[in-house]
Amino acid sequence: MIAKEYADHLEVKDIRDFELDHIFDCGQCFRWEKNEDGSYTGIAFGKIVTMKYDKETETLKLFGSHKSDFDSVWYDYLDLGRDYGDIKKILADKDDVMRQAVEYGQGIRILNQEKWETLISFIISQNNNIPRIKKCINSLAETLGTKAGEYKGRAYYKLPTPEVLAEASQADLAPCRLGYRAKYLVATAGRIVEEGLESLEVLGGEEICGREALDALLCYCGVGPKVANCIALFSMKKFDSFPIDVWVRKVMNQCYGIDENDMNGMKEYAAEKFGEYGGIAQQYLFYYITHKKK
DNA sequence: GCCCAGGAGAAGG
DNA sequence: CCTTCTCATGGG
Repeated sequence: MIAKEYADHLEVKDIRDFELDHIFDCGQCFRWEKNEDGSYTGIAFGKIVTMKYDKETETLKLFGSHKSDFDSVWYDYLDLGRDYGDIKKILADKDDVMRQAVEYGQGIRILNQEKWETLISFIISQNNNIPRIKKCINSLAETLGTKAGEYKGRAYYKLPTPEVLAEASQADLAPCRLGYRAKYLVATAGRIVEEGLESLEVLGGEEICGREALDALLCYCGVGPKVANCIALFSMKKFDSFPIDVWVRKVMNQCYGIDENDMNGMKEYAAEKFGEYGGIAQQYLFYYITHKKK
């Protein structure tokens, strides 16, 4: 897959099973905003970019980015090397619920996000709603992070490093309105400073199985089963992860008849039925239950 | 004004 | 092991 370089943008052709609305609005990321023309602007790995996808020509355009950024960051970030058509076929054949969910969120891709960002983002996400999670994260970046650059007159900020966050006082964090989660962040940042960011990086390796990654993640303050599964899925390529939040509980109850309080039952059902693609199935279900009109 | 949100930690059984 | 309570904030 090759990105062609034009005067003011890049173009990548032959991209299928792809829809920016599905990718950026399925609850896996919090730092992308939709523009009036349907494009999205955001920041990841310290790079600001605007993406626009045209379904007719199966072409993705990237503005404000260099070809080297596509090769080193965006190709992997968007998981462009994976054939979601194959995975969707496998999942859709499981039952009519999945068939509908896959059709509904046909353009979903599991992003390969930064581990540190995903760790703190999902600590913030607990018992919180998505619009407010976005506000908290942006506020954290603007308050304690560093400026990455500007795009169309707007400034974009990187999230604070573990070192900065570990040294932050509660007064420093007060403007971010994180609530009781603020102390979880500082505690986890402190541990990351002790261990080094490599302690997170190694968990993304292929030789580390999903269960191992979860066990390691559960040791961080503010990281429980649901948050650990999100981090493993959205930043470590552990596609057998199956995050269970209130929405997944709803859809598993309504569509598969599992008791709303039986988390173990849901986990086992997903492992048995969706196996290595449990996390991807979960994202189709999440998008379906949170977007379909009643 | 009220219910709830991509829950986790702590305490108690 | 499992259940219940508490936590801070504001979106809808």
